[in-house]
Amino acid sequence: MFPDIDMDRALSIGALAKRSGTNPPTIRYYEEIGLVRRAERRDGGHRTYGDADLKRLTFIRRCRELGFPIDQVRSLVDLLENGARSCLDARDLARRNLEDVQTKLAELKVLEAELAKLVNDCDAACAGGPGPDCVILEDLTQTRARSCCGPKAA
Amino acid sequence: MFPDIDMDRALSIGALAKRSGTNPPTIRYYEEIGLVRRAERRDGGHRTYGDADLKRLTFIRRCRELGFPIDQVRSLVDLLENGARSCLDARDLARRNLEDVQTKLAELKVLEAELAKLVNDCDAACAGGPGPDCVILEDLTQTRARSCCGPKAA
DNA sequence: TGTAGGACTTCAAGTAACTTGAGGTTCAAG
DNA sequence: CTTGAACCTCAAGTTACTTGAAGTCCTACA
Repeated sequence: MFPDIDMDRALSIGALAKRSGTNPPTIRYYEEIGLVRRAERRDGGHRTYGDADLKRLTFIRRCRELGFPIDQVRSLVDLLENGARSCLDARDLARRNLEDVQTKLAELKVLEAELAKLVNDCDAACAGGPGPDCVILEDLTQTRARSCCGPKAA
Repeated sequence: MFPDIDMDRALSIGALAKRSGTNPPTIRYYEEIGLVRRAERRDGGHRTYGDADLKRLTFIRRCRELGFPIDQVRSLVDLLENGARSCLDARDLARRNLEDVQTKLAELKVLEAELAKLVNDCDAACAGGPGPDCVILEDLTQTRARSCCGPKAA
């Protein structure tokens, strides 16, 4: 599945990045802000990582993709590490995030409709002429849309 | 409709902000980056605005809400100002943005499903116990989900 | 074994798009 | 004329990284 990648420990930062779906600078950044532990080093100073690090970083990246801000990811990592708190904490975190995502979805749907209308109106009414009166521009000033792009002119 | 607001010129920055749906610092910021023209000042140094500014700022805010980055808004403002370029430019800009929004929508829908599943799984399987094996945490490391939160414990 | 060049190192600054804070001035109402 | 809200400027903070400079290390190939 990953033929080019060494399956056991001692991953370089580049290999870890590739396998976890991040970038080397991002990993260094996460180390700097304490989101991942300080990596062990080789003699030359290069960072080395093992499978546990890969798992952790994958977890973090997935959380980020799901829209959790770093602070919440920190809590989740914490939960994962010490396992001392209730599983319900994690569920509630996910639930709150789900609500956020649903809100964002609703907003985006409105935007989609508005943009689609804009494009559509212009397609219907414009003929490519110069556009001080273009519906798109006029619509966006929230005054009522008038004719688009003046009289048709190929 | 806006009983507390003076309908003609000489709006203060606060009044302009309120009517355009922005904040005073944001307006100053826009002035600083050259997105809006430098405001005229009263003797005391306070900025004053007129209806043209309100229209322009409303336009900008709407563009921002529609997800256009500042640079694109700048182009659109430009179009609005000199009206020299084709209306089709505006439409294409809107169209590209629409595509972005649709992509984002699709991604968010996937996220929504994933989060909903997470929450649901945990509701179904968790009993609130301490959670090193919680599905949420395990799912996110992309290993297969196992039992949630160990044996049920109130 | 030498070497070329790709990957790594650190540190600093840049990015987007504002927001927040400090410290001081001006305006409008009573 | 006073008081307090709103304004002013300038600087720094925010989020989550990315990019750049200048230098070191590692590995594969000849």
